[in-house]
Amino acid sequence: MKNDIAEILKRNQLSVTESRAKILELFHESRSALAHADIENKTDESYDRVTIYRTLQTFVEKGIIHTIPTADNSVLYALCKDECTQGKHNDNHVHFICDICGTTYCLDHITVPEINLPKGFTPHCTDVVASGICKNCK
Amino acid sequence: MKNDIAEILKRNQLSVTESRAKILELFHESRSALAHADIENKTDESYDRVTIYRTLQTFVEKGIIHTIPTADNSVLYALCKDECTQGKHNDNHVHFICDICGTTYCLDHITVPEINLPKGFTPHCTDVVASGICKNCK
DNA sequence: AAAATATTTGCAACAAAGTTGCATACTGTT
DNA sequence: AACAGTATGCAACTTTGTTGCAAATATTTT
Repeated sequence: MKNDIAEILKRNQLSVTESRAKILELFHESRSALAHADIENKTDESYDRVTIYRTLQTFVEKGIIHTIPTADNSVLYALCKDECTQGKHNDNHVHFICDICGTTYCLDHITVPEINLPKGFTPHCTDVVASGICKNCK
Repeated sequence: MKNDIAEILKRNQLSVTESRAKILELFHESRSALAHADIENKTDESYDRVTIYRTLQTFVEKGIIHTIPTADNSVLYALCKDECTQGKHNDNHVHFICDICGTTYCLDHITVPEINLPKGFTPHCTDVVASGICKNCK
């Protein structure tokens, strides 16, 4: 597992550092999306805030993780599907935010239906954010 | 028009003040969603930041405007459809963010298709955020 | 129409979130 | 093992959002 993580970093031309490996591992362990604060907590604040910001930014640029739109201000991150590469995100998928526990799920396997946009609008990426009650809270 | 604005405020049990009327007018004039900063600019900074924050919050609570989820941190607001009332938003509609000019459109008349969620997930509200090229930038 | 009451505004101070420059520490390479 | 290149942590700063309170404005009552 440790090796897998290092592999992913190398494949993306990133040097393998403790913080990057640890943060990437967190995403692989977690079934739900993570916020900056979650990462600070789950790493016992061993890394500087700035390092976490920069790591997340790097991962997004490399197509390893993506941001999830949320109605409240907060920024969430989740692993990308394999097809994402640097500069090209293919994250047309469905996100589900639980109103009760707040957990955000990235439902990769659910496909986003075709949306009929008005004339003149050309979509490039479509995100669906559903909220309600998740399987653990019902 | 001025009267219309005052009417809307009164209908929502809000006292009619200059800042509220002006901000609500801005939303009615604008075909696209507005951020806090847009409002500061369009009002020539005549109102305190705090007043704008509180006004937006009040409008959201009353069901006059709603927030739009965006992948980058920013918070956007747009007018609600008539069916929204205090505490109950019916904003299951499609938002479109232009990658070029950044304008965010609220496509009220486009309906959100049914999404097949996994077993155990009960949706309560579904937002679609499409991004791409808008009619003015193509 | 003026006084009384209730609400809103703006200021100041604060808290949280995110960014930048730079010296130090670490990683990968020769 | 030494070197070059990159990442990290610190400090300082900016931006964004919040709270308490006195002054100002809106609404209600007389």
